[in-house]
Amino acid sequence: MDYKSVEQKWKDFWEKNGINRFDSESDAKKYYVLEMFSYPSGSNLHLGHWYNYGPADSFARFKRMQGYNVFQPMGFDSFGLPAENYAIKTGVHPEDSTNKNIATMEKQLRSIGGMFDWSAFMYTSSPEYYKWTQWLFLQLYKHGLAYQKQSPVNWCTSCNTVIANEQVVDGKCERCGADVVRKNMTQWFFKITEYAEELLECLDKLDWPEKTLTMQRNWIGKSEGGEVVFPIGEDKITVFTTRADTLMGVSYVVLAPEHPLVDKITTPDCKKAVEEYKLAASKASDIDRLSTAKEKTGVFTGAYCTHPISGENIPVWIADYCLATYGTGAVMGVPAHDTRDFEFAKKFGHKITRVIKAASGEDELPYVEHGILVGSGSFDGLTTAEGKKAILGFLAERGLGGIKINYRLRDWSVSRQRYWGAPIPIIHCDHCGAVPVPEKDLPVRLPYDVNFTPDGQSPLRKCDSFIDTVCPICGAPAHRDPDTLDTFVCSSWYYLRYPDSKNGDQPFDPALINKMLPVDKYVGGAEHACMHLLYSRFITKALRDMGYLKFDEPFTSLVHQGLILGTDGEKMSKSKGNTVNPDEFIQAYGSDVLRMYLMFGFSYAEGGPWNDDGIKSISKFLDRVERIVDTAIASRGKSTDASSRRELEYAVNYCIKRVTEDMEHFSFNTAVARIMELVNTMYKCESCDLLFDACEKLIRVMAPIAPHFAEEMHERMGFAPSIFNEQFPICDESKLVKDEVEIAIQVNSKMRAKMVVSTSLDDEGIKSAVLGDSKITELLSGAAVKKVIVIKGRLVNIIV
RNA sequence: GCCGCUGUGGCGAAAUCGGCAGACGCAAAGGACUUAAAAUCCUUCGGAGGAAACUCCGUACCGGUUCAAGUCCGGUCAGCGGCACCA
Repeated sequence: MDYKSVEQKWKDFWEKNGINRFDSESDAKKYYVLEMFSYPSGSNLHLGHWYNYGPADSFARFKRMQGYNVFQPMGFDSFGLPAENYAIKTGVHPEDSTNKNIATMEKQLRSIGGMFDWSAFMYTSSPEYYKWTQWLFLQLYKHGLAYQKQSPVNWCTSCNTVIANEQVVDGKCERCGADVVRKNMTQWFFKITEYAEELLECLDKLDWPEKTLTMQRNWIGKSEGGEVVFPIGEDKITVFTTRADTLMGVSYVVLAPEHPLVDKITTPDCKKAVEEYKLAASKASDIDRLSTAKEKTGVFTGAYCTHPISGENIPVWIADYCLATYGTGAVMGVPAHDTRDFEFAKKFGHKITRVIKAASGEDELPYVEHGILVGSGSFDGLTTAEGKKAILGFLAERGLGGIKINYRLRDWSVSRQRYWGAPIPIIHCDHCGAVPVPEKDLPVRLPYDVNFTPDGQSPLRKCDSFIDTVCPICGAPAHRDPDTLDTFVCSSWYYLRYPDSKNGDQPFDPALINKMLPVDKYVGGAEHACMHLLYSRFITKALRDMGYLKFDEPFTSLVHQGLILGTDGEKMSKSKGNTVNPDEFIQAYGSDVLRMYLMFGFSYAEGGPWNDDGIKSISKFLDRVERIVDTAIASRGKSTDASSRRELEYAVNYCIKRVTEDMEHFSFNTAVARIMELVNTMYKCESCDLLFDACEKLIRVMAPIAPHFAEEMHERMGFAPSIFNEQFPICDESKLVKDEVEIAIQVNSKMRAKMVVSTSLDDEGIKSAVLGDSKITELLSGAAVKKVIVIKGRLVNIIV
């Protein structure tokens, strides 16, 4: 078969006849299948794109054939650093290179033969899109969920921009691998922490991979503990602790060097040392500062606070092992029951007081497990759990603390000092402060002529025609915010735009979106677990609370595809030279073959090393199907043999049943295996008079997996296109009932024989049939039967 | 250090609720067809022993539960991923 012309023929047919489009008139149940959109990079589609989009498209087609009104859109996440870095290197403007890449990639995506509804196409760097990204920013601002603050931020020394906590990996930039340092800057933040509890709770009702749920849970990092107040003169130091039961073992209190109380309480004689320590701490990069291997450091402030229960004087230190950004920025030091405090106390000579004993009596300090309170006055004898409750209760009554929940999650920093992104729609006025751009003035257009060579400043700051403006409130000269939004802001709401992507008046029509969303099946890489997938959930909840949306979660069901590795088992990369170009395989075999091989050769969620050999076998398999179809057509209507009807009917219906289940679970490799089994049976039953009928069902079962091929075969068999207007075959369970079944015979749990028994027999019947069989009695050679276990349709175990 | 996932033939992988381990395919070997090759078709294909019927062993390792364990439980090792001075 000439794959190239056949595939083109059907691509054109689908496009012309609207087979790929969502039918807004239909009253069939909607099904929104979404694959994570991609960044339009310069090179061709790589195998990773194919592996994501090909099998997921087969799933979408399967759903369509099951009668759903499927919506499967495609677009691009086209703002971002690569285009800008490329521009810096080559001088090609990001807008030009991006538009060119989008055109190329769109063409290539069409070559997959996906059922993408191109009428919904959009990309995030177009003003028609980022207008609404800016609108989203303004809504968050209006509702107090976007705010500006000066704070230590992660600064990538190579990208010359701030990046989010989620984008710092091992103290390095997730994108370029350069060192990340802390810088104090005024930045915009989204208040994702306001939703910490709901983001955590709702995870339970999502059909997501367990791994991803766990990662989000850990990332949110809920920690249930308490706050304890240590008065210090007029002021008070509040610490967060999960071990309030160890309160009587406190021998010092530590503040983070950045803690606001530090300057106030430091005594004159300690001033010099404290200032020096603060300076050193601010210079250290996160990687140095957060290294667990590093020896503890710290200095005394000269001040003492008061223990809330004993009234004892407790020395106050500063140390960088106490983080300003978590809890209250202050911790109580309990050396006997915390390994860090123990280390610190040893070094600086703090006393180490045991207040917990292991229930078993056997322990040694530092003892960090739960146990029984000792040396804690009236609290002695309580367990850790009881002690926490009693001590926090005691403190709460006196206004010195109480139960407190903390989250590890921080607010999302969204300002980027880069050019290629959506401008932040804020105007800074000397009189009125930060003023949101009126919605009628959106979009704030990204100017074309800008010098974006990175020098640590936002490129837009140097563009006067952009920066200089007037205050929308008082009319005085003012300047625009020079930063752009993190591209994760663009991608945090794109799934809401697709169903209404051409709407010029609103980001989306809420009535429509509430019908089309949530996404029923979301498919994409696992690397977005704590970024895109978390941000999108937050934005959905925020828009819901503003009244735009009526659902709580954007993605009901999520699947991660695995990673296709190079033939050497390593991650594909140009530098390693192990990349595999899908184009040569499409040239040689066609896109159906590549797609089907990707579905058959790997466990979808696992992925694995690429292997050239397997792909040929799929090509041979399609040839094999074509031959049996031709045989079926040729023999149709002629009197053929009726003998193997039962076998063929069974094989067809078994295949339908299993493929239906497998497709539903993204178990594509077994689905293809079941289809191969059916074809093997068809070759055995070549002369059966049901062959044509069986072939017709086979082709429909195959259609989602090899769409062009199936469409061609369907037409060749004399049916009117498109096969995607046909129903996916439904299993006739009655054809799966067999008269006889082969079961295994075990003696003392060891496999000894096989035997064919009638399926009409009950357990007793099977038992007597087996024990009555001469071969079995011979096997038992007169041994006394103690017990017989019968598993219907599977095996009989005889215990002697 | 903590959390999670994974570990099955020469290879990619299957195995519903604990019930015949290795489906389906690749590679390999032998055979048929062919002048020959390709394509196609048939056979073998976890290991050891045996002429064969068949027997024993086998799902990273050690132990347990069970009539029965790749599957459940406890421990160990290895690989991958995530978090990590989070109080």
